[in-house]
Amino acid sequence: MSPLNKQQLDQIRDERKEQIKQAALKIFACRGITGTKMSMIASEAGISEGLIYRYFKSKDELFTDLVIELMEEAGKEIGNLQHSPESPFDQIRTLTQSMLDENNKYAFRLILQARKADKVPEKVGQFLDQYSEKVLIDRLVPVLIKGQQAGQFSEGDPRELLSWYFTVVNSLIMQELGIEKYGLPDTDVLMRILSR
Amino acid sequence: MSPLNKQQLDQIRDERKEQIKQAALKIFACRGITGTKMSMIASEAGISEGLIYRYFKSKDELFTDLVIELMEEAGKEIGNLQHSPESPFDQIRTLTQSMLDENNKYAFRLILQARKADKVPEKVGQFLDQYSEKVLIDRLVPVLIKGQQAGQFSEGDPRELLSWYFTVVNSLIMQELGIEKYGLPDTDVLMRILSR
Amino acid sequence: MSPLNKQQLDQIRDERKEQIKQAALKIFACRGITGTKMSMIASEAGISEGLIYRYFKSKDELFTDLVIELMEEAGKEIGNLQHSPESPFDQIRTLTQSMLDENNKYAFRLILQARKADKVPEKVGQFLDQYSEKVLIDRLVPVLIKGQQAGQFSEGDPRELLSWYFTVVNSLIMQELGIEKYGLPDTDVLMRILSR
Amino acid sequence: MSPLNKQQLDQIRDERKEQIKQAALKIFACRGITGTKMSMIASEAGISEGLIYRYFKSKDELFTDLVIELMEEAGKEIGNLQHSPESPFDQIRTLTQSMLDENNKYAFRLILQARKADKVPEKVGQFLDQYSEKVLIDRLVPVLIKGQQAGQFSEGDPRELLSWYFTVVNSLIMQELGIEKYGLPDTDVLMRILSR
DNA sequence: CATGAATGAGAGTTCATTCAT
DNA sequence: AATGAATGAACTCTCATTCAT
Repeated sequence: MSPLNKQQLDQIRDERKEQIKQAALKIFACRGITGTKMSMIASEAGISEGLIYRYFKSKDELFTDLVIELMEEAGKEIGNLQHSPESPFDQIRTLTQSMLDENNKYAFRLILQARKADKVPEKVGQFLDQYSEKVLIDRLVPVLIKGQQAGQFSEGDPRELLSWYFTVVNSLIMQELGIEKYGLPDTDVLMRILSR
Repeated sequence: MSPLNKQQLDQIRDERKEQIKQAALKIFACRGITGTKMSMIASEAGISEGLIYRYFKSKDELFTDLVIELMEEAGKEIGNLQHSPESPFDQIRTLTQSMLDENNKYAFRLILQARKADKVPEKVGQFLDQYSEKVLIDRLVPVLIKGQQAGQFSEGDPRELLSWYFTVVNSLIMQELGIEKYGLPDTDVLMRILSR
Repeated sequence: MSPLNKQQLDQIRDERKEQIKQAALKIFACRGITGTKMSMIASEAGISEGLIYRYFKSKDELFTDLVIELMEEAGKEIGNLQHSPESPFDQIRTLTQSMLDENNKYAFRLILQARKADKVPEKVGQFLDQYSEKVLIDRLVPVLIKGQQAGQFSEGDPRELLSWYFTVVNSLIMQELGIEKYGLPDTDVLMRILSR
Repeated sequence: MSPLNKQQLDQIRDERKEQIKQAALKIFACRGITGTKMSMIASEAGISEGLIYRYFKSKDELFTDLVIELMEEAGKEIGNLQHSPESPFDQIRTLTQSMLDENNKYAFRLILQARKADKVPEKVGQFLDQYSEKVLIDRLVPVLIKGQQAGQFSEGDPRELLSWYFTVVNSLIMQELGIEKYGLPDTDVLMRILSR
């Protein structure tokens, strides 16, 4: 009888926006930005194509917003790691598992998709350039060194070792899911890369 | 001035076809099938766009033909491995290096690109499903077991270990080149995955 | 708390309708029918987009209704002129000034916008075809002739002279406002067109 | 049997480009940039929509290119006037007639359409800002003054008088063609605006 | 055989109009 | 009566594929 009030409308908008983001994340992560059609996102979200444009100015903006948001979340999560009471080995183990976990995988894949995109919007580009370097490696160098001193990791340039390790982890995240009969490697097996 | 004879024409056709394949391989491998435009291939091959269609019915067929041919070659090459006098460790080492080598990388990347493609023609699909399994793993299981007996590799299900290892190697092949500061991991470091 | 009675509801309806028309006039006059978005009108009127459709079936109908109403008003106003005690020269002068006056300009511009519109509804079309002719020229021919006899205007076919004059005035009305450094020409300067 | 040679292809391209420009000019001039659909231009030119994009990057670029080219031509033409041996009155008379001439009308209308466009591409904006003012008025001020001294024109600020006069001429150019029964005013009648 | 001009199906985007509340 | 979320037709633009030469 009466129009919805402001609060209710805000809630609807928030829900829709989240719904679109979830759908977009799922498709973008699997197929990259060019491989994703707006119609796929709309259909995944169960809405019409046109509606997406009431929430995001363009496909590019949707992609960009998503990537930035997820990178900020990922950054925070990794930041928390530093205050963890775990041993260096277990810290990296936990991080690795969280990166390869089904639940987070879409997010990390999206970030990595962004790195491959042809013309990444400027704003994303800046984040991306420093993603592995700043967000992952810089923060983990002290952890790795501590672990080396404790004899948990192999000797050698810590930056190089970490760069190689996360090159592997990142590339695994990008793998299509469920192709391999045995799935993704066990974390402990992966971490042998860091061992002596 | 005089018309070319049949043999000469065949030779031109073969050369052209090879030229197109080389160009296509380079671009497909880097950008995937959807990211590649026929104009890019034509330009890389130094020919006109229309000419490609005299040699290949469609973009899809060009892609498919390429993948199948490269998979067959790769299969042969891996087959040769079995008659190698090297130690099991060195056999896998050599294979790994050859897969990650700049020269072969395009080929392997293309094959892996095919696994991500949307509607892979049936014929390719069959090959692909069993690519790692049949071509790589089956042939290497005996090698690995021999290495395990010699104490060069860690214990555990050989098929699982190999599947995991090549999941890592394959995913590295797919990585965009030259993003990481330290490049791809050293082969010896990668092979720690197989070590105890 | 108690429901509004019929009379009050009617009043609200009338006010709303007027409010929408005013907003529409302002935007249509400036931007033409294709350049105007319903959202602009709604925003100018301070109401929601959907509400417009309770008062007007479509954008086209809103435009049409507006044009017809304004043409009828303009017709009356010009009709009044004939009973004016002013001299023929001053009558046309007054009319010209009123047509170019900021306050009336929107109305006249809208009418002229209608002439350029693509698919003007039949009803408007009929009015428009004869707008200058019937509403303006026919009524002013006697005035002009009187002025010619008094030596105020140049000789020549009165219909042709008036048609040319109002072609100029009309086209000036359509000019975007405030582009020219010196603004629109002074009425007296314009009226030289009618002079000898 | 053999492909067309370079010269022939260049000719085809030039012809097509000209053909598209002519069609675009005709439609843009009548309907403005937003009122013109690419399909209209394609259909007017007798080609497919897609083909336009091999010659112009976008609708905006097509419009811009057209406007700039025509403005440059118009500028030259007006520049030539200064070396004319005609009397000041006849110079302006000739210019007026050329502006209102059916053949040139499209061009002038397009330029004026550009002034009304919502978001004129930057490049066009710069030209346009100075078009009336610089190109026309500046060059004609000396002519008008000479005419005033010869008693051919009314007294008063020459810039103001010219600005008013060309405001009228420009606005007439924008008029839809062939609406008025008597057509556009005779040049000599128009020029009474400049007379005393 | 070879070219690149030309086409048309399909993708991204806008906006008048409808509908649930 | 009023809102603004939702839809879908239409428009701009891209690119695999065809065709005239």
